Amino acid sequence: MPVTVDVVALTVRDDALHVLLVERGVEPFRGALALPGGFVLPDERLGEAARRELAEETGVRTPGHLEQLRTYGPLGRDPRGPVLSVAHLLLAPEFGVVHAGSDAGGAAWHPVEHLLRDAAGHPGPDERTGATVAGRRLAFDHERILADGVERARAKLEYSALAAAFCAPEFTIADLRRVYEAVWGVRLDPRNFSRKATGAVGFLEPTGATTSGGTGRPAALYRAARPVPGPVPGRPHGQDPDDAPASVPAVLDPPLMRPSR
Amino acid sequence: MPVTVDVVALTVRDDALHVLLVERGVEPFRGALALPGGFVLPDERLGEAARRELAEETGVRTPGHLEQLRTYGPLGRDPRGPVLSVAHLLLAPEFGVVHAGSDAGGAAWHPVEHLLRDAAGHPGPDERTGATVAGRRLAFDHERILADGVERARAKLEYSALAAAFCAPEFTIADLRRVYEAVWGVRLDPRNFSRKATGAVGFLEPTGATTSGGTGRPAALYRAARPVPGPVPGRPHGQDPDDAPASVPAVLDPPLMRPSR
DNA sequence: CTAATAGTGTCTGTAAGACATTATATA
DNA sequence: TATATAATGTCTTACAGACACTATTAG
Repeated sequence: MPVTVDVVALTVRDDALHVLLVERGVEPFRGALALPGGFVLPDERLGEAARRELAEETGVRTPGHLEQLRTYGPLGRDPRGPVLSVAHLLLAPEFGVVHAGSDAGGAAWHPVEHLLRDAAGHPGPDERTGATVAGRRLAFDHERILADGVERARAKLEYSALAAAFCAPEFTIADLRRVYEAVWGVRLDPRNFSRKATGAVGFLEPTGATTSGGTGRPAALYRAARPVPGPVPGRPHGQDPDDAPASVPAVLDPPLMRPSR
Repeated sequence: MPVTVDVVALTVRDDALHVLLVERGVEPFRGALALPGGFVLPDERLGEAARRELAEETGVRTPGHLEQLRTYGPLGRDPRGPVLSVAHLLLAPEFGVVHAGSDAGGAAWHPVEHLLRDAAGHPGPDERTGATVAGRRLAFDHERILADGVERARAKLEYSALAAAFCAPEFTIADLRRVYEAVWGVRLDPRNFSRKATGAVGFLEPTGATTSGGTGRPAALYRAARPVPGPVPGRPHGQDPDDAPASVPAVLDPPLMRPSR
């Protein structure tokens, strides 16, 4: 059975959630946008294959948090026949796309909002006009994989410290808040957010430094706290031994933050 | 690449969480306990393969909620070479094990507590003595898969209506509470539990009938509410198009219940 | 009656959300 | 000075958890 990996690489850019897509240079779906990915090599781990394919098609050895999303197929997703795809989710600070590989042209960040029609029936911004934007349909079942990846990212912000994976090594509370606002698509009260974020145990570590140069009062800089030594009893500890070592701590107890309704 | 499915089938029996295991009749790990599973056939869906293997090795066409857990491998898990395993999680009311297949003898329910050493360092009941119980080590990486399945089940009870998947079609609030107590390993206040469970929207549907014959006041009977028509805005809806249609509704908002610390 | 379990009511502490105020930078 | 952003404080309300009480069966 042919086995591939696909990568849903998400970042926050201009206060909006973006996904890294490549333009397919070969059939099937030539010219369509697709998630970066490809076949797993013999004697290669899944996470290794995901990072390798991403590097090959974007030219970047990426930082960020990588985790397995889920497995799709094998039926009804590739016209050439049954193919299994183990999808991965990468949450990373924005990185430049350096290189367009041999079989993938125009790797670039795309706003997620433009790519997903909301399952709840919310019209996408391009759907109000009734026109389908050319080239916006994703190849294979990648639209569903993207939707699942975004859903996972949204859910994980709620109970984990993963928001820091979207930020540079040092960041302000406002940076972090903008991540939540972009991923959840909501507005959060900066004062209440600050109180919750700084009060959560095992989440943030002050660096002592502050921002400078901008307008207004300088903000304190933080980094992600080291992963907790022992998992919290009775709660999943969220380790992922098969993937790369977690770059940020896993599960917070109690849940960090919830989107207000 | 060889692809298999493995099934973590969980149930609540005698107020304790149990997993369905088979004794391996062939090498490798002949004689050891293992999760039911086997190779995916050509042109077979993953969920179909999981239910088929379970039926072949236990003789039962099972009810219950089946979902994909995660994918393991391909390296370092089978001495014969790289094998990918797509693990599945089945949550079901207890069903009798009818049949022992050709390559699997002695399919039976086993208490989960005896099989997992807690990652947090809690000694297992057989570990206090320092003795490893013979035959209790699972084949391959199935101990880790089991741990992940139990972790998933515990987490899902918190924010979904999945506890009903462990119960018969009609059940009492006390039945449901015993599910939470068994899976989480905690004691819950029956009065507060009843108030929360009956008050949660989209969770329970009274049948109008009550229990009879037992001692004490008869209890009202409930069934799982139908899945909500539209997903809650801003929350994952937890549909699983690749698997069988969900037998119980997916995500509840707000989260149903949390284990007290 | 007693025993046993089911279900409802009440209180209290904690915390989320709304919003005011103070602090510290640049222009 | 004005303006902009950061950080802390106050208040109200909702709800989780602790626990008293009532309801309905069997024996």
